[in-house]
Parts: sequence; C-alpha cells; structure tokens
Amino acid sequence: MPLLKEIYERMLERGHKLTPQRWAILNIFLQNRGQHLSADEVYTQLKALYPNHGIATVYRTIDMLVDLGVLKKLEFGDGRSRFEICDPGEPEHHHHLICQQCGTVIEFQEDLVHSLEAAIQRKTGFLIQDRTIKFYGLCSQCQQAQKTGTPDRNPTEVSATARSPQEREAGAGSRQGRAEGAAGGEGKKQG
Amino acid sequence: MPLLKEIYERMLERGHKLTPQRWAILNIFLQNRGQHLSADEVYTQLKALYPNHGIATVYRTIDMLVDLGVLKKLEFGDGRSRFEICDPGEPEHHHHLICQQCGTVIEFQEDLVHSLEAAIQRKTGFLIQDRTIKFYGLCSQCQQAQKTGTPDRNPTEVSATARSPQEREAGAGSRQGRAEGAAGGEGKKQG
DNA sequence: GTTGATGCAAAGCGTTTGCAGGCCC
DNA sequence: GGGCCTGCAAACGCTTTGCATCAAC
Repeated sequence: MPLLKEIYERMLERGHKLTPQRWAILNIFLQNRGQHLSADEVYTQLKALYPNHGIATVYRTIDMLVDLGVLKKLEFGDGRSRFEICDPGEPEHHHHLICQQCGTVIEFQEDLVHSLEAAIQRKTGFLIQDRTIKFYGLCSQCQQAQKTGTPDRNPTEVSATARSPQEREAGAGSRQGRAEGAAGGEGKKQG
Repeated sequence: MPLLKEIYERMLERGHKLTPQRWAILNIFLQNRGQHLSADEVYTQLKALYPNHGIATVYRTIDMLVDLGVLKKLEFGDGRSRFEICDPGEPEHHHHLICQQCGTVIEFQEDLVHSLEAAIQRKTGFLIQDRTIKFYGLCSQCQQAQKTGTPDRNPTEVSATARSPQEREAGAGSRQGRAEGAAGGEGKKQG
C-alpha cells in the first residue's frame, strides 16, 4: 500500500508538484481503495468537492500516477479505462473474477498462477513479465439466486458484466446507452 | 473451425441473409485465420476488393458474427477491438502471450488453466464460465536479441505492446499517433 | 409490401491536446 | 521569468446510429 509520503517523494523525484487538484484526485483513489474507478467516476467525485476542476486534469493526473506506478490501469470491457491503487509489494498476482449477472468484481491472489506460468515459459520459451487474468462467470450469490429463482441483479452493475461472453471483451460492445454504474458500485470483496 | 455451411445455417436460423458484403467480410476472416484483425483492417482489405463498401457494414457484420459465435472479440490494449474466427470446438482455452518488445501475439492452449480454475472455484465459490488470460513479456526471439544486443523491433508492431507494463491495459494509452500495424502484421504463431 | 441490409454522414463516447492564463520558486 | 500546472474547448479515433435507398421474398 503506497503511503502518501512515498507517493509524494516519487512525484518530487520526477519534478512533479503536488497541487490541490492532484491531492484531491489521489485522495479519491485512496478513499476508494480496492475499487476500480473510471476517469469519469473520479471526475464526478472530484466535482462534488471542487466544481470547477476539469476532466483534463483528471486524465493528466491519472496518467502521471500510472506512470509513477501508483495506479494500475484496468479494463473490464465497458469501454472505459479503470484504475486502482497499485500495491507495489505484490503487483503481480492480483486478478479479477467478474460476475456476469450482478457485475461484482472479486479480486483474488492466486499462487497457482505460478505453476501455469512456469509451464508456459517451459513450453514456449516466452518470458512472462506481467499478466492480465480475468475470469467471467457467476459469483456464489448469483448462483444461489439462480437456484432459488430469485433475481439478484445489482442495480449498480457495470454494464460490461451483463453482456454475452462473446462480446464482452473490448469496450466497443455498446458505447452508448449503458448503465451508468455509480462510483463504488462494485461492492463485494474477497481475497 | 467453423465451416462455411455451418455459419450459413446459423445465419439462416436467425433470419440473417448472406449478402455479398457479408460473404466478403467472412472470407477475410477465414483467409486470415489465426490473426487478430481490427474492424479497420477488415475494412481496408474489403476496400481493396470492393471500394464502395462501407465501414458501418463491417461493424454490423462483425457484430452479427460475434453474436453468432463465429467471431471472438479480443482486446490487446491498442484501443481498438480485434476479432478472430472462434473455434467452437474449444473456445475455452486459447490464450495469448504478447511480446512487449516486438508485438508478436503468440497463442497457447493450456490445460494447466484447468487446475487454476478448479482452485479458484473451490476457494471462492465463483462459477467460471469464460476467461481472458494474457501474459505480457518477451518472446524467445526478443530474449535472444536482448542477450546478443541486437535490436529486434518488429516494424509492424501493435503499439500496445511497446508500452510500459503499467499503462498497457485498456486502449486509452495513446489513441492517436500510434504505429499503424499493417493487417496481419502479427506474424509468428506457436501452438 | 414487408423485412432486412446497405452506404453515407453524423453523432456519440472516452480520451487527448492546444492554448492562454495562473502559480510558484 | 521560466517552468510546470490548470481549465476550457476543440480535436481525435473508434464505434454506433439515423435515414433514405435498395434487394429479396
């Protein structure tokens, strides 16, 4: 978990200033630790506090923070980039289970990935440096709901999750008219 | 490998017609089997044959083919969706190794994923229905080149691959000014 | 005549960029 | 005053959509 002081020092090293805007944006991420915020969601939260801060600043700040290794860029297939505070201690094995029913994003750290990687490196000679692993399916609650016939559709779902498996990838599925998941709508967490 | 006849029948079932445009687009995918074409690349190839076919038709046709399960949508982080003919026999375990040096996309089918999935299902109760697994790193050729100091940069690279691990995900990194990878520029293949 | 497909152009969305102004060492 | 940072608005690229037209049953 990157400490503010550490982040600040990293910024200084690169000649970046910690302006109020940047501070505010950083704080939004810190306060939503573990969630996957889009630039737009950050902007919305920012506007509530500082109505005349611009979206460009959000993008520029996020860009800088990604560059600094503070944020990690994620793509869940809803056509927008999402970001989360990146844990420098173990950035490697933190993957996502995405429920196609309710939109929940569950994180998991799984050492079993190691043996998969070892096998791939052995078989193909490919040197793995980073990975993006996403599993789509049904979370246990939605499985339960399906069994009992209770619809358990989360109203704050990320639309990416409600599409067919075939067209879920890439943001292009339906750029318009998608459900506007409230910031922080991805509630459940599991380690 | 979906046979033309099978695809045709699937289209008929859904009330779709096999127009010359659709036939042409389908053919482009069949002739570039194993590659990952963007809509634009399909459009370029289509234009060479039929100069006045429109890009909208390409998108609509691709959309239909994805819907039919003929194509699979992929996202390699260059901001555009890519598509490949989807093998209905084993759509499950076909994943990608993406070289960050030369942009090569190597496919692999790996049964070891099974044990990873089993462990996840056991641990989290999440029912896995589909997965997107991408490993980023260095292909064996680029590793070799790095050792000998020979730069082996593929001029037809997909720009996604040349970015830092942190900002590779999602297409937003640099939507403009990216290297325009020629259709079919992702040459190497490995099973 | 109805239904579906097409091409064109325009719109839509997320994101980036140009620029004039502002702040601070 | 030079350099970084900001907000605004416009641009950008990929994708979708509206609409008039066309083709097939």
